[in-house]
Amino acid sequence: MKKTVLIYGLILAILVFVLEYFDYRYHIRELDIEFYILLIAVIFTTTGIWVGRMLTKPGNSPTSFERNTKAINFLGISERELEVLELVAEGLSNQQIAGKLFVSVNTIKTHLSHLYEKLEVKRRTQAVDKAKSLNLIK
Amino acid sequence: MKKTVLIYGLILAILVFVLEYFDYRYHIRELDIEFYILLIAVIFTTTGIWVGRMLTKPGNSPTSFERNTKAINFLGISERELEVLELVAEGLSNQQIAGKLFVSVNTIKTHLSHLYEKLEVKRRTQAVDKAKSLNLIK
DNA sequence: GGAAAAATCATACTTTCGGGTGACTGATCT
DNA sequence: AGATCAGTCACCCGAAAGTATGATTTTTCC
Repeated sequence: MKKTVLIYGLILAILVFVLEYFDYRYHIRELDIEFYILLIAVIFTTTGIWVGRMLTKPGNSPTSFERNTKAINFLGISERELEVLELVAEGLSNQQIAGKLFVSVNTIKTHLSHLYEKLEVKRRTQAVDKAKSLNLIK
Repeated sequence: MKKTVLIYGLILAILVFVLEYFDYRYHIRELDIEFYILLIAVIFTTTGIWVGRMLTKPGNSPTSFERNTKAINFLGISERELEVLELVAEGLSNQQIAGKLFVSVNTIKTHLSHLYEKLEVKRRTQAVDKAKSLNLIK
């Protein structure tokens, strides 16, 4: 981010310098000021688009996903349940999830049962689908 | 999109006009050309960021999802298989999918087996996860 | 300090999934 | 005409997922 600002300022400085140089040395600026404006406009629009993409690019910045905590609280979903849900969404089996969280498979099943109730679904795939559409998970 | 270009051109035209007006009427341009360059840069960087966001914003337009047909062909996934995959992603059971497509559950299982091979996964949840990350399905 | 909620685990049972195998049909390509 | 492929279906079997019920332990909150 700091680098972006530096580059940005540098381009600006160079442009000013170049324009002033031509202005005071050859006095050709008057002939085509539209051209310079166009040039500056294009350069900075391009820069702007680039910066804009950097800021909104999905997956590279953590700002692209915001967890819907209101919905989570409203549905009464606990931390642990959410944790399990995320691992389910990654395609892990109950056994694998149990291993990752250092608990038994039965515990995972219990968590999932509660989740299914709260999300009003019957299967893990539905749970994942609904959770994603509600921005409960990414 | 066309509107964006029009607005863009309009802003540019107005700027040129304003600058030329000040130039030939009051000759004040020479005093602070840096200011004008800065002004133009800021305006068009802002415009650029705005345009960039419009172009990359996920979920704002119906065109935001484009099926990755190259990947589908490369993986050798057939129409029917893709159809099944989409229904799996919606959380339907094999039985429900069979009902929707007017075929037997066994047929669905066969399709899924083939899909798992092609996607190199072991479970339906993984298949959905991978298919989405590859933009095979929305 | 006691009630309520969350997290843990277990046992038993049913349903669903997934793997393996084989087979039949129809379309497409050579 | 023969080969290949997509789509269809069946049967079996084991694994995974889900349901129901009950119990114990933490944590949290009033």
